[in-house]
Amino acid sequence: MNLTNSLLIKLRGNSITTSFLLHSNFSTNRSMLHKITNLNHALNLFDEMSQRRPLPSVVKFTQLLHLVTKMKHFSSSLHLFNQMCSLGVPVNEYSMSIAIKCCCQLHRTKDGFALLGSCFRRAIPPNVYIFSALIDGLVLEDRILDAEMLFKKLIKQKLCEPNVVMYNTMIKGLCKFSNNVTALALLRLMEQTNCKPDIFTYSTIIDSLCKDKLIDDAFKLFKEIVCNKSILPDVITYTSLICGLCKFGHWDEASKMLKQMEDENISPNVHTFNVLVDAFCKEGKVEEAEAIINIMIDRGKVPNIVTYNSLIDGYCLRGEMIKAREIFYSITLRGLVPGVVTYNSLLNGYCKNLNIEKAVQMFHEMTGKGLKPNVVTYNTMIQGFFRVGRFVDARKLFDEMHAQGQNPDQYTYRIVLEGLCNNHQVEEALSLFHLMGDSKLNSDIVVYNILINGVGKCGKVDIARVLFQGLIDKGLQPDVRTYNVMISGFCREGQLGEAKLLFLKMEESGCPPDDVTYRVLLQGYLKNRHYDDVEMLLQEMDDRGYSLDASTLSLFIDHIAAGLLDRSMLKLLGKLVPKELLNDPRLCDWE
DNA sequence: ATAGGGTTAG
Repeated sequence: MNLTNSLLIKLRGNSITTSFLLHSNFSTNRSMLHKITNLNHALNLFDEMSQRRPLPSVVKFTQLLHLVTKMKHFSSSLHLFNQMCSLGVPVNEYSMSIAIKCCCQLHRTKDGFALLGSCFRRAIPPNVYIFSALIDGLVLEDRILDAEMLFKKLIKQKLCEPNVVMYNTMIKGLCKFSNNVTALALLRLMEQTNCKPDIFTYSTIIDSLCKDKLIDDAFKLFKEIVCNKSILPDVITYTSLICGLCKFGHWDEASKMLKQMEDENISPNVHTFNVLVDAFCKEGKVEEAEAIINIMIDRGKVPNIVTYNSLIDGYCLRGEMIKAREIFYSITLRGLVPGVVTYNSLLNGYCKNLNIEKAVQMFHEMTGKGLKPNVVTYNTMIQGFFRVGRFVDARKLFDEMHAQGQNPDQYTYRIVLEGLCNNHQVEEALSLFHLMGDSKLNSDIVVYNILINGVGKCGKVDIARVLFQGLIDKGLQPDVRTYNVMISGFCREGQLGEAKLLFLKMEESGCPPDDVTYRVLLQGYLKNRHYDDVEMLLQEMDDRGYSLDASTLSLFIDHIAAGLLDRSMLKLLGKLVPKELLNDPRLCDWE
């Protein structure tokens, strides 16, 4: 054994593989590559291969490069590519497409394009593999317009013949930005060419439609493939549809789909079951989730870490932290490893249940285990600190987040603004907002809703008005919440006329009022002893099938008891009381 | 005889 090899053993600590490599006559055939199961194996093999004389063929090196890429070790793969280059292994379109893919997946599409430049210098004609990787990279960096431009340019200038994968990559990008219309148009375009859409094309769009709650459109597309019969739906297609149904709480239809797929001889996989488990847990229906887990085990599928992460979420949502913790500790016993997502779920649970001390303890436990907190972790903790009024600690963590190289995202910004508003620091929130200027973060309707709500709550309805006009000027669309917080602000200041005007504007702006709008407006009217429209509003609520919440109802009872409102209103009110409130003892004696 | 695509976390 030479010095280099013994050093390798020490460095990479995998003597079994290395000795195996040394005693196998250095062959790098397919069966050899099969035995590579982790990065160390692959790196050891690469080192060994590069010492052989003559050097193994480009093909062997590329196979290994591919393997490392498939393990998602993109930066290692890029490093090996560079080493291959310095060894003098000739670069071809195969290794080049892998290298470009790696750059793109590392969010370094710029470097991918630099490699594209070197393709031209090396007389390697870039092909559809390379261009697809670049389009994918642009999409990954949210540069959808650049991706579209490149895609169109390639077709127009006939720089490469697009194939189904390239179309699918572009369609995936469009779907990422909810541009289902263009995605569908591309699918129709494909039908006109000899590059027919496949199950990937359909699944991508079906999934996107489900995510955008366009479940009927998703099923229309699904029926198309079922009738067509030339493309068969697979487990992923079904899983996406089941996921869409679950998000709507259409449990019966979801279980019908599960049955239907099994009738078609498509077995649901762990992912399919996880979608169901997750949907139940998000509704706090942990019993149902546990039942699904049992079915999954009966079918011979082993629940994985994702399954348990959902279950933890479910128990946290119900505030059953002891149970959540129990699941958390059972993970290790099952031979699974809790990841950042697992910790994030539990941290979220502790924060939402206002046990910030426990959250802090778990946060330290996670970093102690070498897990790197991500942006979700920081957002969760920052929100947790704000919730209990510890805004100084929130600020500290926000700074630490920067220091740890985790870039705040749109959620961080929302959390900080909301946290400041709720901690009586509206001025601070406003100056942060102004500091951000016209950035992308400030083109978020949720941010406006938070601020309008914040300023409204401290009576600064004039500032709310300016903010509202500002978002309109920016071309942003106010949503129901925007209107609700504005109306609430007006009501609080007794500006009922303004409130009513905005309320009437909702319908004509294509944003019909929801139950909250009615509750806010009714409370405003009652508190200001302005009863003219009350009966009409209650009637409208009934027509729309809305119900009253406990606090509005209680306000009504007070007003009736004080003789301010006529008892004839009771009948209408009775219709608007949801079943859960009917058991309220205070309501028993007013019939 | 070496490259590419679709389903789950705040």
